[in-house]
Order: sequence, then C-alpha cells, then structure tokens
Amino acid sequence: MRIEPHLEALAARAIHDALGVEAPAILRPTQDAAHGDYQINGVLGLAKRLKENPRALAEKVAARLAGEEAFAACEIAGPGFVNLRLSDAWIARVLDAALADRARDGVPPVEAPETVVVDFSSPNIAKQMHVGHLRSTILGDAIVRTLRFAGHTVVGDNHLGDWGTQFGLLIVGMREHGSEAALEAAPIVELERVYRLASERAKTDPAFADAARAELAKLQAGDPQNRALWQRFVDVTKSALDVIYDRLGVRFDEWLGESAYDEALPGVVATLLERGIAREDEGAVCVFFGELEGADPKLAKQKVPFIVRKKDGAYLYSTTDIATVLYRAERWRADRALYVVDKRQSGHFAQLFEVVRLLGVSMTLEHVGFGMVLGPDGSPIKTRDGTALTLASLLDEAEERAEVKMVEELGLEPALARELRAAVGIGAVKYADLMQNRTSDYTFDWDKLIAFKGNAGPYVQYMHARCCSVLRKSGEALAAIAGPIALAHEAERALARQLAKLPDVVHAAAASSNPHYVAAHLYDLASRVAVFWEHCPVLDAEPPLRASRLALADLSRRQLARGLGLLGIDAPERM
RNA sequence: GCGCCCGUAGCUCAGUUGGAUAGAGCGUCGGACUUCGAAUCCGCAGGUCGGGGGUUCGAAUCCCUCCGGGCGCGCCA
Repeated sequence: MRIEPHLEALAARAIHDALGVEAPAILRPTQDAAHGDYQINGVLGLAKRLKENPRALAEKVAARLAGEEAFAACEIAGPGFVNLRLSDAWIARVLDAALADRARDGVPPVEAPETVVVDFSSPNIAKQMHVGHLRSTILGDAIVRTLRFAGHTVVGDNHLGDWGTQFGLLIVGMREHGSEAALEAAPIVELERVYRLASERAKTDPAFADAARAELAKLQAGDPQNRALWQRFVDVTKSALDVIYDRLGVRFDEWLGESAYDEALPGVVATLLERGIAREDEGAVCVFFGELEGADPKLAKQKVPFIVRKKDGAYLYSTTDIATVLYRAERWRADRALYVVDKRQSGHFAQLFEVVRLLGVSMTLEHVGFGMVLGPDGSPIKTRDGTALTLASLLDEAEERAEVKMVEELGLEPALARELRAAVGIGAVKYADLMQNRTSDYTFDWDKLIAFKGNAGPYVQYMHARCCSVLRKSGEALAAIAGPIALAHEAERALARQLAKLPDVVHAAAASSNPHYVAAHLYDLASRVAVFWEHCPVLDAEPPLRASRLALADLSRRQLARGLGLLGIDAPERM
C-alpha cells in the first residue's frame, strides 16, 4: 500500500473532524528522524486563515489522530507542526502484505490509468548513435518501465529521423562521393562519411545544394529509385541500431519514424491554412503567434514563426510533429505524450504544443527535457580526435573498465568478472545517468562512473547480490519465506521504514518522469541493508527472529531487483 | 535584441513544488574484519545556498534587481 495517501487522508479527516473545516493536510516525510516519520504542515496555513493559534489547532488535530493504529506517536512541535511516528507493528503488517504480494511487491497500480505515449531515443538514419542519444534512450526506457509498472498503458515509440533534408544530401552524396564497396562493408561509417562531405559541400556549392533539394523532392514524390536507396539507408541503420538497443536492453513498442507521417503532411498544412492558424510568408507557410487570438503571449512576443512548409514546398519536422500528435490522439487514444528530448529543444516544443492546442487537441503534451552530457572540462564530450564519441565505443569501454576493475581491485575470479562485465559496466553507465536530476547537465567521468563504492550502480547491485547470498545460505526456499516481520533493532526499524516507501517513490517517479527518485530510494535502501547486516545476524538468529530477518532480507532483495529493473539495470545474483 | 535554464561543502550532485538545525557521495583525516561477503560499516572536518532587496508565521525554493555561466531564436533536426 501507499503510505502517503493513506496518512494524508487520515490527516485531512482529522482536520475536518477536529476543526470543522476542509483543508489540505500537506503531509511530508520528515527530514530529521528526531521529528518522527511524517509531518503535517497544513495546520500552520489554516491557523493563519482562521486567525487562530496554530499550536492550539495542532493540538486538537494531534489528539484526533492519536487513536489511529498506524501511529506510535502524534505530537505537536515548533510553531504548529504535527509530527507522526509510525507504529512498528503497523509497518511490519504493511511489509508482511508486500512480502506476500509477489507480483507487485506491495505497489498498487494507479487509480486512474492513462494511455501514455513515450517518444524517446529517436536517432537519425545514416548516423551512428553517439553519446547525445544516451540520455534520451536510457531515460526514456526507465520512464516507460516505471509508467508501465505504475499501471499505465504505455506506447514506447522510436520516432526515427528517417525523413527530411538530409536524404537529399545523402542521395546526391552517395552518387558523387560514395563507395559501393564501403557501403557494403561498414554501412553506417560510409553513410556518415558521405553525409559529412555532402553537407560541407552544399554550403559552398549552390548547384550541389540544388541537386540535393531536387532529389529530396523526388524522394518525397515517390520516385522508385530514390525510394529504394532510402529504404536501403533505413534498413542498414536499423540493423546497427538493433545491436545497440540489444546491449542496452531497450525495447520499443513502435518504430514510427517521421516517414510514417509523410502522407498526412499536406493535409496538416491545408488544415492550418483553412483554420487561419497559418499563413503564407515569403513563400513559406508559417504560424505567427503574434497574429492569433488567444495564443500564448510569450510566443507572440518572441516573434519567431513556426514554419510548417518551406518555400520550396518541402515539409519540416514541425509538420511531421503535428501529424504525429494527431495520429497518437486518434490511433492510441492517448491521454498523454511525453517527449524525452534534449532541453535545448524546449522552444520548438513550446511552439508545437501551442499549435496543436490551437487545433483543439486535448491530449496532455509534455517535453521531458534533459541536460547535456559534458566532458571533464565542461565542454560537450568528444573523443581524443575531436569527433563525437559513439555510443558503441562508450559501452565497450564501460564493460572493459568494469571487468578490469573487478579483477584488479576486487580480486574477482576472471571468469566471473567476464560474466558480469556487461551487467556491471552498462548498469553503471545507466545508474550514473539516472541517479541525477535529468534537467541538469551531466558531467561524464569514468572514475565516478565505474565506481564500486558510494552512490553508484555496482554498490546497489552488490547489496542485492549479498541479499541473495544470505538467502541462499539460509537453506530456505524463497517461496517459503513469509515472515512475520517484527521490528526490534534500530537497524531493522530504519530498513523497514525505507522498504515501506517504495510504493510512494514509484508513483512519484512515474508522475513526474523522474527516475532519479527511484535511484535515490535504491541507494538509501542499499545503505540501510548494509547497516542491517552489520548489526543483525540473520542465519544464526533464533526461529521467530530468524524468520523476520529472512523476510526483511528477501523483501530487500526483491525491492532492489525491482527498482533496478525499473531503471533498466540488471541485478546479478552473485558478484 | 527577445526568450529559456543554471549558480548549494574542495569536486560531483540531492533538496518531494514554501516547512524545523540545508543533506548525500567522492576526496582528506581517524577508527572497526578469529563475525551470514570489509565492494562494507562508524566517526571528524568541510556552508554568508552567487550578492542585495522584497513577499510571510517560515525562503535554497516565490517576486524584483544586479553579478557570473550555459542554451535557443525563418525555411536543419
């Protein structure tokens, strides 16, 4: 069960019964255990409103709550807080129920499930994935997993950049600079090389740029030859992407790239023109927010138009994005769509969402932005020779470093280290990214990343493995572990309080698209498990205590594995 | 010029949307293994939350203003 809504409801009812008014309880976990486990802050604001003494009101609320079985103590403190200390017996019962709930570990599904589209990863065709794609892919995957576990219907969509200006350049570039042999041997490398050449040349060679535009127009008009070439580019890129996604353990429900919406684009522009939302300007079709009744004043002030058709008649990703929203609304009946995209694109999304709102779409659209990946010097991360670091080579290095470190620093047998290199190396990369608030820029540091101590992926994995180890040695069948849990030692009480928070943490993470809430919970949990090991022998304990401690160990194990799973990180049983 | 974001311990970062004495990790220093796994644990030190105003019972959080940094801004995605 979720603790916070339960306590919030109790508190709100107590306020109502004691004071005769409806008011938010404003329940929060305490920051300091000396203040109990949770606190009610709402009485302070209420006292202001009612012009009464806050401590006197708090006293009445506390008295009302005192009989509740959930609480060991309800005390007023400070200017008018009500501090709540949970009863050990009550927590133990909550955890007994979670222990018995093998399917969900006590995490209830949301009361109002939604259909949510998560648009993430979305690499471009003809390019290798580089570090820039790392965050969208890892974050998006974790968000998908978390929303789904929270009980929503989720459509994870890889909105590939497979349509647009770059294909004109690629087609002409392949014809003039490409090598069929190289394309055969290493397709992506060759496509990238050709694209770089072509896009450089187009800047200084107008005839070449015109040719590229002409080829793009032919492609978009359905020319069979260009279409076949395009299909080939798409196919080789997808098979390269599959390798990376497989290593990362990332799956999509859909791969609806920009090309999937091509046929809808003329209709989108026509509708915008008909509705008077867009108009022609300098040959292009644009939305000018300053000219529209009821448009967002901030967008109006910026005077930057949203261009949906270029003067040469070609469409842009703006147009595609509108068509995509309409499709998701109709095909999936989606309530929400999340765009897990670099926060630098916030301007584009602000415009897109406003245009779609003006069209009357009611779906909730949210730009789940994230910061850049920076190198140690604070600049965007590059390799030694200045090119963007590919994701594949990053994952290779992470695995290599993890394996070497496990052998050299921890003394693991080489065979075990080899077996664990992917789980630990890639898990460390993911954890380092997901533990941080996504909106801040992310400083990439190998030593911090592949760290085996402190707040790092391997630490959490290690504590999980230790839980497995103790349970293995207990000789008990996991299915037979059923408690009952009884809390006596301080380390058990601290561990139990943390375990009881998982349901609230999962729902908070799902609602706010913040996987780092889960990561923070896991680290805190792992630390408390470590302290529990220090002070509470499990295997040598006498029967009732032994059963309780085995139950705590098993619930910890399951919760660590569950939480890591929500982040897309493996939880090996031996390390 | 317009708009958005950021500034918290030496370093990397949290801070549940306004709550109590601002917290972690790393690093430094000092302790704990004949004990279910020391990849662990315990302790010490480290802060005018960039500066200054304001709002109120209460501000790292909201408003204003400076300083410093990043990013985005017509036919790329």
